[in-house]
Amino acid sequence: MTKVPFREQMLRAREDAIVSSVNRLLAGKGFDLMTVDEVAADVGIAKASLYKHFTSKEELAAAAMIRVLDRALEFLDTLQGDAQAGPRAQLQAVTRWTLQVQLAGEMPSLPSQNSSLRAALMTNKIYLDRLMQVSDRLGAWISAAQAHGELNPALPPEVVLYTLFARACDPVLGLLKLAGQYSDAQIIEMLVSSCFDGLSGPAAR
Amino acid sequence: MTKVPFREQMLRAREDAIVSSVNRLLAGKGFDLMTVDEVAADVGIAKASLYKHFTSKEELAAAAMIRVLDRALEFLDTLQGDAQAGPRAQLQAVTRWTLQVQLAGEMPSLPSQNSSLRAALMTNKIYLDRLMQVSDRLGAWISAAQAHGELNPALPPEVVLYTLFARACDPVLGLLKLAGQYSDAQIIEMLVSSCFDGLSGPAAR
DNA sequence: GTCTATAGCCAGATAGAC
DNA sequence: GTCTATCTGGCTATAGAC
Repeated sequence: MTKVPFREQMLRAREDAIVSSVNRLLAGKGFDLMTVDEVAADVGIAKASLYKHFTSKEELAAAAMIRVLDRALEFLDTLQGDAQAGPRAQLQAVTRWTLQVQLAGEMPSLPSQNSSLRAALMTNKIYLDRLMQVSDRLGAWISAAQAHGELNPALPPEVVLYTLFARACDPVLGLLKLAGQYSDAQIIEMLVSSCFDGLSGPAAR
Repeated sequence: MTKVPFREQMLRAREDAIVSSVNRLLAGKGFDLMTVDEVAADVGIAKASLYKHFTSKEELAAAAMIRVLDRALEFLDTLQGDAQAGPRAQLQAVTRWTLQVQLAGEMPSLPSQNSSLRAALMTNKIYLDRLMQVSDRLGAWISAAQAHGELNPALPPEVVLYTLFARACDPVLGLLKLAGQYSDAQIIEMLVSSCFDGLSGPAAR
């Protein structure tokens, strides 16, 4: 049992508060539009203090991305438990989880296009490690699901993996939320359905 | 027959060149990362000259968005012709077209999140008019396809429409292109398949 | 480690000559 | 309408006192 000094606990707590703010702002406006001043104001500390914890805006964002991946890994662990549900059901559960995170305004948007963030992330070992872990575990389920005929074997596993990542930031969710006609649960089920069964739907055609 | 002065022809041609550059840059790096200086350099004129044609960066981007919508409308017209293909096939053809435009690096990314661009577009009558025209025509096909049982009737037409718009900017395409393992045609068919038939695939399950 | 104040830079927009 | 040169504001990052 390691004794953690009180000072360090406070440090961790503050850094956690910072990452939470970054995460929310990143989800709301994206990396480019988020300013370090906003983060500082949101946390309630001075901007210079932020730079004592994180050396750049990119590193700040990377910390948020890493935390999301860590939480995803935690969730994957809970799913590992009930293995009686097939791999397809597990993949759908992950998809539901990512959509819930997005609905909660806590899913930072992927650095889809050219961005200083993307370059920084590609040199961040911790981020790359977490990303690989998530990919590997999803990849195993994808292969299993295809072997069981639960997923289209004609699609390369890579394509399925990328698609699941992309759906975690699907702008359709934001549009439906904005329309205001559906409950959160309805939105999630419609998106999961359209992702796995397509726009054509599950019935024979 | 209206006589168009030579001067005006040159004006139009230059504005068209500007919009083309904006369109490409917008597709490549998005609104926030695109700079007016880049646009000017790409077109080969001074920045101040740009502002004689367009009064702001937002208006510049809006012109590019409008042109894409206009080209979409043209394409919809050509599809209207062969009506023997059902509405589902027509929707798939539109999807293929948007993916081809994206592959060509000419599909400006949607102003998904909060952005000064989004606010500007929402007050741009021409943009809104074109957007509504496209939506109406796709909406008619969607309803028809659902009535024929070619699309899942459980999904509100709105959801289908938003999904098709979102797929036009799907980051999965960029990732697959980056991987470099598949031909353009293969990428398009895989994406159309996963969009309409889902990750589960068209077979019974 | 926290703050205030500021350096340094870059991008959007404009002035004014031609 | 085109150009060069410049203004203006906002942003990242840092200096330096406490």
